[in-house]
Amino acid sequence: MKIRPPTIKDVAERAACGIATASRVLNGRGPASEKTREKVLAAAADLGFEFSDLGRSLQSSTTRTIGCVVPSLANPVFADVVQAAQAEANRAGYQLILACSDYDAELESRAIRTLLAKQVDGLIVTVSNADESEGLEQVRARGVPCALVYNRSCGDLPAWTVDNRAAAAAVAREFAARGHRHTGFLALEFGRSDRSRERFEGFAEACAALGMAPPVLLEIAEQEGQLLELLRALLSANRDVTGIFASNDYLALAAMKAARGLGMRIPRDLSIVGFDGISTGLMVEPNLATVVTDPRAMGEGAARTVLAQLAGETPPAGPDPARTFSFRQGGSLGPPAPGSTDGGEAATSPPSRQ
Amino acid sequence: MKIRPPTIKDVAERAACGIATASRVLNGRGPASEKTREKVLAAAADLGFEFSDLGRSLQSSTTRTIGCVVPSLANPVFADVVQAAQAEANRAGYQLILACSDYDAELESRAIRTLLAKQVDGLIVTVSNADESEGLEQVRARGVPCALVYNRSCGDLPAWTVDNRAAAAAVAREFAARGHRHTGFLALEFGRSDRSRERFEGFAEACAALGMAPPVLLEIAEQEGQLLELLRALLSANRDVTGIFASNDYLALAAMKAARGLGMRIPRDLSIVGFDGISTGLMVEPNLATVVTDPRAMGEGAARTVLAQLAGETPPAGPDPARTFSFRQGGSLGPPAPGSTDGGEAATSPPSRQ
DNA sequence: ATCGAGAATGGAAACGTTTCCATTTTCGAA
DNA sequence: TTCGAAAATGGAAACGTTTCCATTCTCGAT
Repeated sequence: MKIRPPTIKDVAERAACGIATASRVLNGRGPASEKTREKVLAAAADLGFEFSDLGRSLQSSTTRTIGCVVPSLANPVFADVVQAAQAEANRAGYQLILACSDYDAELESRAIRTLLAKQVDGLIVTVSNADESEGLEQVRARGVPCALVYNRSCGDLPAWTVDNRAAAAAVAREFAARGHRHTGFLALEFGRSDRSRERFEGFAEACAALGMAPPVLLEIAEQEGQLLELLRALLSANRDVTGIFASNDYLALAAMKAARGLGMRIPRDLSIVGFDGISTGLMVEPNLATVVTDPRAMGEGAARTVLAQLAGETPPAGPDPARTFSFRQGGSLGPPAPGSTDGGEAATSPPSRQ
Repeated sequence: MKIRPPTIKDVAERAACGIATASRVLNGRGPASEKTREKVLAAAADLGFEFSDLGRSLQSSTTRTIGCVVPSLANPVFADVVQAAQAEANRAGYQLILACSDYDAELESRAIRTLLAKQVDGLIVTVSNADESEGLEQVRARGVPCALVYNRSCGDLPAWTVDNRAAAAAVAREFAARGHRHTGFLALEFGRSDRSRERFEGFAEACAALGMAPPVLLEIAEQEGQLLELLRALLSANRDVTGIFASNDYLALAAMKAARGLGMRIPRDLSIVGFDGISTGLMVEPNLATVVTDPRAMGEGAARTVLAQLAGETPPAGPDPARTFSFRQGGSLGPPAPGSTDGGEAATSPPSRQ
């Protein structure tokens, strides 16, 4: 029982005036005598008239709608991004159309295409690989305003992201300062996220520069349920690493749990550092040391960039890279235990302890 | 530099045929000679033509779009609901337009109205009070298919939700079985969520039936940063309760942390039970005992219900109330310490510490 | 009373589709 | 060759707006 909602034509008819007049009155622009104004308003009220955005959009070729593509909402980082972007868009009278790509480049492109067909006025997007995204091609071809989030700036597209390499380097320094020499980088679906790759590369570089052993890449392919078992296996197989840098907090927390299950004590037997700064990190004991970022600021900034372009204003500058992250100390990071297999193939003298 | 995308008219012109013919070819329905088919297809390819959903929607008065209103994406429960609903809608060729109400009835209604103006074909909604939502009024007036999520069914609107009262009663039984008699119910923004209210009522009723003292309502108004301090104050002021049932897991975890900060040991000095079953509950030590629910199933079910209505099929039955939750044991729930002030407000001896 | 300026009004086109229907074309059978 | 049926085609209306522009009103000034 779908009701046909009243149109402006119905209103005009009931108010015994032309459509153009009704439109002017209802929109509050253009001249109209007091008498007709009242008639129109009354008619609209009687009918419970509401404009249909469809006709409007068609005529103005503007939908007041922004498309948003993120990998997943299960990661609180992206949930925050979306929520912030949504709020900001709303404030400017825009709605957000959401699509989740599930970290799949194919779905990503399809989503972008669909959004474009829906005539979104702008786009806010996180892609798995900004440099070779077929979807972004189309966006450029159409000249639709678009901002990247958590992707490095790519071509002419503005980007709101953290400086992954610098942040990873900071983590390396924290490890080094405490005397760690053998570390691991823990990633889920490594291949599917250039964020992960950047963090690993930045970390590896810094480790080298700091005279540490190259970090071993601990990669987990799928997360089907047995994440913990996989982690346990990984940890058991790499007893010589004294510190683990996880590519996100969730993974870091899981690693903490797995390590505990193995009877390891944190940070004595294993130090763990995360990435993102989600609030859960503060709920566990010991607190998770991590790189804290500000997803809301990213989402909001991206939205503002797009909205400014739509309004013909000059968009805000992207974030200051150095301010996009900060390191948060936490009990999960400490010096390795004296007895740990620190010596490895290189270092001979144990690093000094406080 | 917004490009005017090519329209079907451009294609027709280039293919030297009528618009109607081009439409038929491009849509693959209706007769067309092989020759023209080729010409049209070639023209479309040359121009990079893509249909605009706008004209289509106007003409079919269908947008293949579903509106979705949830309180917030910061709560993983709703993030899951949205993600699942989005996936299901996508599968059927629908897009999701998202709005967050921030637990505010006013915003809620506004969002619904906007979505309706955008001519969404259906709605998936979580409201703060289903019985007196002005927005839902409008929905009914317009006859737009709509499903409620995490709200009790209201009037004719189908709902996908957990049986809050039954679940709360189960929690009460768990407390009772371990000898707790004085419990508290912890809620954030109690007034803004009928979910919270239902849980409290179900809990209180069951406590009474089990011969326990009426649970004290521990309410927190705002969460501006100092959530932990507020919790600490609340806990300190209610030393006689031996068990706390939190209206959601996040709150429960925060309470665990606050209690630890107060030197209390869990579950010896205080047992804590949450609600929702978010995965973080398994990352902390001890694990959080909680009512686990299935937000994805709810979101997916709601989407299916709406989609079925749109397709003219008979919608699936709602969830079986008894299956909407299950209790998960966890280390955060245990018997109260023997020395605890079980006897009532009069207790004189300080809680024993190890 | 007449005129003209400015206000008020409504018809119609345009936005991009789909679809009805009338017209034209094609082609096989007589 | 002619006829008729079926296939192919394109004009036009409709969907709900906004807006241009031409027309009609209203009034004050002459």
